[in-house]
Amino acid sequence: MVVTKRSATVAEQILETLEERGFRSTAPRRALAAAIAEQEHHFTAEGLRKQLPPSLGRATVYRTLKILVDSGVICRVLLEDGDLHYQLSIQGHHHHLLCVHCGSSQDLMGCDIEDVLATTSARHGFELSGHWLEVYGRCRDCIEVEEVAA
Amino acid sequence: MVVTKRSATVAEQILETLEERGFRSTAPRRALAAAIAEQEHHFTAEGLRKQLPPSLGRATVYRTLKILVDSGVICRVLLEDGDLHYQLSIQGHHHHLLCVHCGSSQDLMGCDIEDVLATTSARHGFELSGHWLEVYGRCRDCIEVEEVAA
DNA sequence: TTCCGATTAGATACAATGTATCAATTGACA
DNA sequence: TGTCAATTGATACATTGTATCTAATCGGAA
Repeated sequence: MVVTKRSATVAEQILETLEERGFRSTAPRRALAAAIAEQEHHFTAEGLRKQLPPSLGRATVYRTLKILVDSGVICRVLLEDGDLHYQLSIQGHHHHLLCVHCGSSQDLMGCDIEDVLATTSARHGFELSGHWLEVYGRCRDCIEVEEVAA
Repeated sequence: MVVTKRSATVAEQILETLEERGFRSTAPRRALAAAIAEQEHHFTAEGLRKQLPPSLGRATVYRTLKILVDSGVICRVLLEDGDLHYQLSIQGHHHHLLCVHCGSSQDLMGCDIEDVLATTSARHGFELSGHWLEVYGRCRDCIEVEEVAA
């Protein structure tokens, strides 16, 4: 996982993005950025909060997450059961391959479906403006573990 | 809209599906089925409730919606802002073209992206088991209205 | 370095959406 | 028509998030 090796850098990147957007670098935000940079999988606001000192207010967590989503630093991922989680997404538009077994997710940067969607939409007289795609399955690691166990 | 012409039939279909699954046909469920059959767009639990007599308990609405989702009679649609709504879906797996202007939605029955996803997933060593896709844009009617106004 | 004003934080109340519990009611079948 | 499990409605609670307000804090100017 590339992210874990560069935790400090990722946290810095998050704060830089905030500052570019005119948000101050504060102690709570630095703590949040560091915590987010350490997440291996998608996470929830409450899950994140449990990993932070209780002195960090609940409202601050939600407020900051909202800012980060709006800034494109993190994105929301839709789990198969309809739950919405958060996930680091320094990059722009992308999709996720979500492992329903271990919860890991891989980013799909090349959005191969755009052409298909454009064609399909046009056929319905529909003017495409966006889409939300989540892909569920089992990641390579989980498949291997199961094969070894079998 | 095909549905509105066959409201009675759709409501009956909903109840039949429930009975097939071992659920009783009760007065509250008949009322809910009728109301759902009448919805033109995706709807929320509370929105639906407002269209029903207040004597019909809140818990019953949520409980019944859950059963209907599990039974495949209705499905959840993810709005662009992350809100989850409900929508009739007598059919099986499909996607939605959601008009962000008027809120209407068209079902995309042919799931053209499955091949693309299969290929992409395989490239990531990922064993595909499902996906969730929502497409946002403007429907033919809304495009036409705007053109006339311009 | 200190001061100032806008931003931000934390506390708290509230809102939206859904689930759990439980006594009372109802539906389907014998 | 009676029986009993399924269902209902009321209610409390859970989760996730937003609004409001006062106090603290950040960062640029003096």
